[in-house]
Amino acid sequence: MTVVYTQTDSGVRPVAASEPVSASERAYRQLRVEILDGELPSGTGLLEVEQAARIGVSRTPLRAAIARLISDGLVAGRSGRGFVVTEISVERIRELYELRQALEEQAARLAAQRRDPAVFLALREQFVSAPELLRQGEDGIHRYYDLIDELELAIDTAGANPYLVGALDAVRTHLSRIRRLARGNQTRLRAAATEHLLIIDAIIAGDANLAAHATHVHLHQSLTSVLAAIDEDAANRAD
Amino acid sequence: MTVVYTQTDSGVRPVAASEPVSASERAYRQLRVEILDGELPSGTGLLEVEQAARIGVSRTPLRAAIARLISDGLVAGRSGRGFVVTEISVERIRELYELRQALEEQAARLAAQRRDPAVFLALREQFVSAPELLRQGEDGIHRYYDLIDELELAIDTAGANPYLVGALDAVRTHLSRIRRLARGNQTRLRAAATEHLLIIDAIIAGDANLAAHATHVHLHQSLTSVLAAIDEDAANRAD
DNA sequence: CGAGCATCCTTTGTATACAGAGGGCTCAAT
DNA sequence: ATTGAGCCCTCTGTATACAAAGGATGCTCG
Repeated sequence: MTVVYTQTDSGVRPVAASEPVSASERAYRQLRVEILDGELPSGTGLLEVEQAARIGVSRTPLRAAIARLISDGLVAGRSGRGFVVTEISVERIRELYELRQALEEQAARLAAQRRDPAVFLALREQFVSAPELLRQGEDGIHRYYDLIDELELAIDTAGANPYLVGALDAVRTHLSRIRRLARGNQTRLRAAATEHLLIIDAIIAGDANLAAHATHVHLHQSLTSVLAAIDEDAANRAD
Repeated sequence: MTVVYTQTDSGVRPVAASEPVSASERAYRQLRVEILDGELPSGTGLLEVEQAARIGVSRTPLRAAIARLISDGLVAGRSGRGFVVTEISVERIRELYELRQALEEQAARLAAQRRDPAVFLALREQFVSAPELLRQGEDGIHRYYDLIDELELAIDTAGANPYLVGALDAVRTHLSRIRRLARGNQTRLRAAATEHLLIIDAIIAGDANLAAHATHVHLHQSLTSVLAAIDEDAANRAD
């Protein structure tokens, strides 16, 4: 089944933004989100014709989308048997964090050297009141994650290094695949807020080494928490 | 970032050709080499039809090649006016080295922790005799660069982190575009050999911190040398 | 003479038809 | 019953035809 040619695809998605994005872009975004959200779990086989029909584009833009996903490391090619969503094992998570350590520490260093204090002072206030946010249920947790995104954006912007930001984006893409597991652990989130405050203070103070070390500690704790969540998850599945 | 697995690559493939590679792969490799070697300088405009005709493939595989080059950061898309080979300014080089610092230091750390001493002891011997190599003219210099590649490969292998290796590969891709400038500076190469020896010794000793610091120093010197070479080059052009 | 607009042309974006490679399945022989 | 070979069928790789978008140019009107 094909949708023939889509004229001004008006209103299929809820928020959608109504921008006239290209078919390949649409396919890329949809597949990416589906992989990241776990709707297409690790190991899922992708067939060009099948996916093209499902998304409603022809094979050409779909191929472009797959190519980008391969560059992202989210999909791998098989010989003559289509493509697969890449696996993400515990070992891979450890490796990912080794890379993340290097990148985030450098980003924190650069941010401490080049930051606009006003930006981080404003962020500081928000993180101080983060524990209150966490008492507001699911919605508060969502807003807390948004806050973390803002911090990361502020650090990236202050660092002003496109190459570093690009590498970090790649890492964060993979992280978001596993973040669902540890999501919503109140105790951990409260501790994380404290650690983030430490990082912010170091950046405000312009203390690059402290910012790097605080980041190191934070990521160590984060990894520990993630691994524990996975163990717990595995134990629950075994029951 | 790419890679992940695919370790069938046995050997460095000296000539490699005559494999039945796909048209898109051919187009990608050719364009990549041409950009890296400077045959297609920064700012060169690329037109699909034109390049497809030149390389001898149709537009479809060429588009795939361009897409990969965009992922690599070697090419950028223009709105309705084709594609361009990306510019590589002094500022970009500084930024690239900031990322490289983070990655190579981490790689050195991991290598020191996980290395097989025998591999690095063998490399050590070769680097001890590197100064002799440099007296043998252009051919010796070429073998010296191969030696550096071997060291990088050994460090990557010891680190055993595909994500980190992938990020480093991306950085090295961009570096090779500017390496031509500083190539063949005997004084610098001799100093670099000493710095490499220090890194190797730290890895053999299993001293992660020393390996990281030695790498930091080495890259600092390397950047200084590269920037000086560029200044000199610019001065020569101005004459 | 200048500015705004319409048109054309160039170049990318998309669809589809065709070719080739690779694996799985079946059938037969031992 | 098991194993081997050969065929078939599926799926990707490639080529080409068509559509649409964006910019440059020239024309006209003020």
